[in-house]
Amino acid sequence: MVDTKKKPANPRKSRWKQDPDAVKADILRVATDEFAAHGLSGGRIDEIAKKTEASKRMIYYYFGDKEGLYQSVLENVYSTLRESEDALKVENLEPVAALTRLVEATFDAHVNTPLFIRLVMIENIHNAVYLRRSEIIPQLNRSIIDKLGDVCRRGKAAGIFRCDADPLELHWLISSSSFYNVSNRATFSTSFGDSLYTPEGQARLRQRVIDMVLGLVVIGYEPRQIAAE
Amino acid sequence: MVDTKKKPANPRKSRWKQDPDAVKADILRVATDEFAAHGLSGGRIDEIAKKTEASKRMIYYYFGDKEGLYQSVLENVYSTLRESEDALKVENLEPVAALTRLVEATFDAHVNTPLFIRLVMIENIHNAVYLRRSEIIPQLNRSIIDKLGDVCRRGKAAGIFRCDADPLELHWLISSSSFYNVSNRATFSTSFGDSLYTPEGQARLRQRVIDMVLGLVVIGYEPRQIAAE
DNA sequence: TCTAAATTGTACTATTTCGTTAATTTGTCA
DNA sequence: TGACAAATTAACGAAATAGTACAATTTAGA
Repeated sequence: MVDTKKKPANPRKSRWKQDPDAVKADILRVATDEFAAHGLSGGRIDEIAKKTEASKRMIYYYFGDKEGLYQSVLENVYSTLRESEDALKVENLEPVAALTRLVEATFDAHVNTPLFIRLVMIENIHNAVYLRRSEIIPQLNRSIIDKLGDVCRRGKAAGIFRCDADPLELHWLISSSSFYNVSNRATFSTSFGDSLYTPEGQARLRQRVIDMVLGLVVIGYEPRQIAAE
Repeated sequence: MVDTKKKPANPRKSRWKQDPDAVKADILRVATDEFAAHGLSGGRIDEIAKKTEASKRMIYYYFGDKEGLYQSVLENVYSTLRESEDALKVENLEPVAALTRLVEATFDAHVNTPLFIRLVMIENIHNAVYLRRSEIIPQLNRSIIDKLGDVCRRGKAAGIFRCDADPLELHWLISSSSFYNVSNRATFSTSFGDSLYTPEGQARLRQRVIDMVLGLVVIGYEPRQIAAE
């Protein structure tokens, strides 16, 4: 029993300040980890309460119930990703370079946001009911389609892109490889070894995805040769 | 109290035969649905017990515990998929046709086995620990790689495939699109509408995947033109 | 037919886990 | 300053859920 007042071990708990936004943000941060790790049904409110500065009651105070918290987590990570997509500028690159850049950026972004990937996987297990319920999400994600649409337009105008190139299809194709690369790493490695998940393997796959997309869109494109290992 | 002996409502329950395999199979069937729908932590043993012919006691009698049951479900669906892969024969097709057929078959197989897809998603959420723990799985899944390897060898020998075509990479590329198509349908549709999930949209995507793979492998391949909608 | 082994049903327990009740502390404004 | 609303805590309640004890029933084989 020392220093009960002068030097509290935890400032928030012994002599807390009112700071709702910080409390909410802290809960969200911990909850994101928990739900990403164990899913909605596997995630434990008590575990989140233990790891956050705030108490369990505060979770219910601010987020209503477990589902409300999960939905907030989902909206939060989607919003964050949108911002990073918005930050990507390719207007000044010529069409082939711009498309290449978009593929690279998408591939890398997925690798760098494993928590987001896991939450999307989990949300798909739930048939996207929480995503649909959200009001802020629908108009999200437009930005990447707009960028692809602009690049396609310019490429067609320059006579170097096929005229049937479709932005939405392209986004789907690019996303599918980029997403799967992260989402199914565990089972793929277990079944087939991790040769594609070494740094060299990842670099090769990344180049393959670029080649596939360009091969589909750019007239007369020939994939770059990759040295057989 | 009628007909206590002559006409039992349920033959198994009132006058059962010793038929462990049938009981196990029935439990597995119900458990597959339950775990695929709600995941490992979300799946309910009581729910499975309610839907199966057998009693809850039998689940523990045969499978030990919840995790043992989940693992059996996983091994069962993986084995089933392997069998369907083995059944696919492309040795008699020329290389381009054979590769096309493999892509088509993979794409369609994924569409037709949504329960398997969901269980793989769930297993990835669990970092594949149950798949790794399994003894029957590792040597599974070789068959598809062998088939792709054979096609690649023949294509290269005929001088029509690029020499850097790699079976494992190809399988990854083909699987990624095919898997994502099913696994992320819910969130993708929510974000971008379901134009890619109409019958026509699916046919277009399927053709795109074929074109991408052939474009990567076949020397001088030009994608087929798809009429803009 | 008799007996041991296999199989099943009932009822129960211990624990986990979501969510709440009621009281305490803090900030603010009259 | 003091009253009042907002923020926060600790302890508790109720339902759900995995797993079990044990007796009862059925089968298969000597």
